[in-house]
Amino acid sequence: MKTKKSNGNRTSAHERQASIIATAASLFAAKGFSGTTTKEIAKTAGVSEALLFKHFPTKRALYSAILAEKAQFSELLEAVEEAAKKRDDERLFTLLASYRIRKGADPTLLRLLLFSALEGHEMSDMFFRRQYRIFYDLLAGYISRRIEDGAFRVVDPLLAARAFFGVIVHHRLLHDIFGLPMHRNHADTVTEYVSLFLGGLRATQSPRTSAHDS
Amino acid sequence: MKTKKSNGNRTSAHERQASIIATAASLFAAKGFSGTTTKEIAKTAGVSEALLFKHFPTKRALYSAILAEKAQFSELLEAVEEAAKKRDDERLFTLLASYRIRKGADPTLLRLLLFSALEGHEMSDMFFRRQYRIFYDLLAGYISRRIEDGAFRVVDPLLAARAFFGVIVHHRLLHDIFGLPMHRNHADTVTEYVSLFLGGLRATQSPRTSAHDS
DNA sequence: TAGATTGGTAAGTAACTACTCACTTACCGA
DNA sequence: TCGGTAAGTGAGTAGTTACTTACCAATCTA
Repeated sequence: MKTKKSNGNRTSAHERQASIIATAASLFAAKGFSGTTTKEIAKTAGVSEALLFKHFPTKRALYSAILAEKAQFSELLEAVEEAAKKRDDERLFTLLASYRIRKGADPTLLRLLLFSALEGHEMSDMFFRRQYRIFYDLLAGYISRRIEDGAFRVVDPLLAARAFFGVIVHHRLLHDIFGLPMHRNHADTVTEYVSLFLGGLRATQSPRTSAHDS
Repeated sequence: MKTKKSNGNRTSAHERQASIIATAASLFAAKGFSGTTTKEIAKTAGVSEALLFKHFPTKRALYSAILAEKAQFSELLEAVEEAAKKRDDERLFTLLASYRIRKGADPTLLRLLLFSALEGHEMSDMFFRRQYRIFYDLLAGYISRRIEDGAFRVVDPLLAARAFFGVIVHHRLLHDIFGLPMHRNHADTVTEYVSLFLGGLRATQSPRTSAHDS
């Protein structure tokens, strides 16, 4: 006799795995690791729980797979390094800011990052390193060079870099996590943040080397 | 005849309630709402689960009680308003920054705030409003006035205020949530952040000597 | 076409979850 | 001293959780 439901369409293991990861990622992002049940993931992905456990031995392994996938960072890095080579301050800061503050930016990434850090997942550190830390270590290096150039005031480069990322991350926090409405559009917001920040960094108009303090 | 374990010490309802709240708060801050079990709370507080449910009808009610308690804000507000009246920029910004970035600052507050926002608790919004929003609405108002004074450049006051809080909140995020070590001590960090930020805000570089630091 | 392999599931299970109930014990005022 | 009340608990319960088992059905391959 014939089966009652199947029409013969079977998905490849690879496709199914990807679909499970995508589904689970959005659920974990919305409700955290312990707030999400495997039953819920399976149902949303349209498969049985048993199949889910055939692809990932434990719920935690599935979570790790998601974090590992999301930790893959993008083409942003080379664009930033390009701008850094040219000493194009505006472009570099705008690039960094508008990568996070833009129209189609994925809100699940920040939620996943925060949940994983708060819940103390072991992959959290790697995720954070790949997604954020790399960029402000890079920015700190750039600021340091620009201070040597005499273009920026003498500040602590690492603190300055963190300060700039703070502005951006906090903006995402307010809008993606706390649900505040946008005050200005994305481009204006970025421009304002960058100009505020560069204003605080730039040396006084007369580009002289500050000799009063080393 | 005597009981085998009790020595007669019974705690008043009020004291017990406070002790349960304190215990539960640190657990919720560490592991989130759904990551914490009532059994665990009871055990850590040294009482039975049954007693816990006599004080709080549901786990969620206990959580709400904690958020409501933590939403009580401090004496900071009047000190800030005092500095605002005097147009003392340095003091106002330093006050705001060093309230969060200081030696004994409570790390559980931010964790609770983030967890409650991420997990979508209904009290989260009130908590956020009382703990944070109030201050940057206040700061935005101050910046707005200082622009009218001609002391600050013409910037979007709300964005500028959020930017400043971004720097501070991000600092706490890095240290309390992501576990990064302190790069400089608290006071130096605050000074650097404030000077960076005021540098970006101030209208004209008046020939002020930087000889007034303590 | 036999048989192995792979995609897929219904129906479990043991442990855990928030929450309850029936009950005991300490304390205090009259 | 005595009874009412408040503090406190052991032992549940119904539902849920992460994970398993035993099995079925497509598809591929020799």
